[in-house]
Amino acid sequence: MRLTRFLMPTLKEDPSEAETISHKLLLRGGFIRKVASGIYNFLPLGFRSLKKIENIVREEMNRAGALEILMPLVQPAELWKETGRWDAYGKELLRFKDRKEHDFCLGPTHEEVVTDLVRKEVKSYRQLPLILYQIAQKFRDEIRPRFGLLRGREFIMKDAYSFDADVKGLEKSYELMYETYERIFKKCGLRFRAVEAHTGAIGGDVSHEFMVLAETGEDTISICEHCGYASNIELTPAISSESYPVEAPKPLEKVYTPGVRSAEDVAKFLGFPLAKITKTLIYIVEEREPIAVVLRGDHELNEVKLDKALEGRPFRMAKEEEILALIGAHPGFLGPRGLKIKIFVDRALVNFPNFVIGANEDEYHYLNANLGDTFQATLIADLRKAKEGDLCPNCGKPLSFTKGIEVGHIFKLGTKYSSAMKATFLDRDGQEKPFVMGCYGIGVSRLLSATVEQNHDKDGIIFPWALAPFQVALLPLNREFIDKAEVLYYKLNSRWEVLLDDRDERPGVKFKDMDLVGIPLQVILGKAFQEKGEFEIKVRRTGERILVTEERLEEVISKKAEELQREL
RNA sequence: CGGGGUGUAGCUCAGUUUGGGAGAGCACUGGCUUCGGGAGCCAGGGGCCGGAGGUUCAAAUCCUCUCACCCCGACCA
Repeated sequence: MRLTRFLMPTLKEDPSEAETISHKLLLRGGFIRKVASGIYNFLPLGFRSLKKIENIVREEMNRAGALEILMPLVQPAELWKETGRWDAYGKELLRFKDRKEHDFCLGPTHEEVVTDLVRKEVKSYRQLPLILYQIAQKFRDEIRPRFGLLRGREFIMKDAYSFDADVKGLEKSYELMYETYERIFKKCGLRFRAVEAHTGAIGGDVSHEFMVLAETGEDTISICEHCGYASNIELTPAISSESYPVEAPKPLEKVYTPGVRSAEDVAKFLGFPLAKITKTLIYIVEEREPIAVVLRGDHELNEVKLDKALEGRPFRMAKEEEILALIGAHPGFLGPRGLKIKIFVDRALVNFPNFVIGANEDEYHYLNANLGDTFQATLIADLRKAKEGDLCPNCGKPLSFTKGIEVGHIFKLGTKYSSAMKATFLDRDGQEKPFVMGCYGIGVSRLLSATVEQNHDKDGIIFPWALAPFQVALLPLNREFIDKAEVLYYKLNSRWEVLLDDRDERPGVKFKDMDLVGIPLQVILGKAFQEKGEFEIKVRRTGERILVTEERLEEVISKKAEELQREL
């Protein structure tokens, strides 16, 4: 491609709309432009990288025997009503009506549509296992789209769905996809980690997320360096390394604690460590039943764990007015003693001697509360977030925590959708059975951002070879060298994807632009060419510069290309 | 949804406090010089100052309403 015939509108300054590195660099490099909040154009450069990712995904999915299809973005409400998700899916599901007043939505995911397809077209166990996938647009009306492609509303996703005759088959399909995902992310040249994860709105019981390790990640993952255990913190069991001293229960004592609201305030006021204070949170379950959740002051509630404890019944935090009406005290002075509602207690309070609770009366707390004595728990469970210092649930060694960007997620769905939608086949034994399903997603456009988050320096993007929009940039630094560069361009372009910077620009401009957009190899016609007829090859990632004669040029390029591919 | 912020040229922004000429740098067009890390000079083109309404002799600037975008939060007891 000749740059004068290409559209690569680079920017010298960071656009004011961008905050994160990948967002800034993708805008500055002319890869993407915003159309509306969370909705983007892909310009030629961005489109090329996106297609690279898609092709890697496609190649590996096909290799695993999955079949590519294409499903619609617009989906009828009827299908979503069959599974109950028309009501259960939150506002992220963009619903609308057509001219006949029929309900539709933009597909945030395609379980319903694919299950409908398969129940109509697949009737026999002989046709199983079956894995269907597509690479297509999705729309999720996110509360807060942010960071450019990292959390967009419209985005490109690869979603795959497996259909098996039984759980054993699902295990195999799941394992196959797990391995396929590892191959895909490895091929993309990313540092990533597979972790155990929460299943969320998709459902099912087992799932793994594939996390690209990067500081800007929205997820926290816990990792055990010792045994290899890794999970999303939402799922990590909280196993404390502390043990409580044996201490006789002391008599309950009411104390005046004026104006202290947070657990921190209480601790400071009483001169106790934060860990000695407890906090009592009030939640409303299914919009009617209030419950209390009691945690240590230095612990945080993990709502995914609460969700599990509530067996999936929807809940939300109580509003201040509701708390006042129910208990007669303001938040900050709440405690489990004397409450007439269900009390969920985090297991860290077991054997925890003589702690502080709110008195359910403004400006008062109790000292020396003890679980089972001062109050009774309806349920004792692991409800808190794991934190620094906690131990691996697998081997007992300390966990470490790191940030990640979720680029892939695989689920064992079981028969959740096939049962709801009566998607069945005839098994070998003549019995009609629901398909046993799995689903497997990759955020293709997010992967582009994640790549940039992980591969950049002060000058711009450093693309892994496999994802670079072009592999070689050809830079004639002087007008007189352009003819020579044209000849070279024809030659190199037959082996690599070459971008010829044939603009009448000064050298500095060309260097800056090519560094910014992250093309892995630059072939420069400059001083050395003028003086000795030699070409300079610059490796974007390492900054290494090599002078070569024309005879050796292609040989050295392919050697460097190989090195770059191997590294990753 | 709550809180904060921003909308002025393609981009980054000044001007708004205290009402009166729509500006700068970069980008773009033409010319000359320059040519290994975002050049210099000269001459140009480009604006519904986010939108609507109001106050005023006069509004980018003051008032009201609205729209869009960005950031933080939605675990606070």
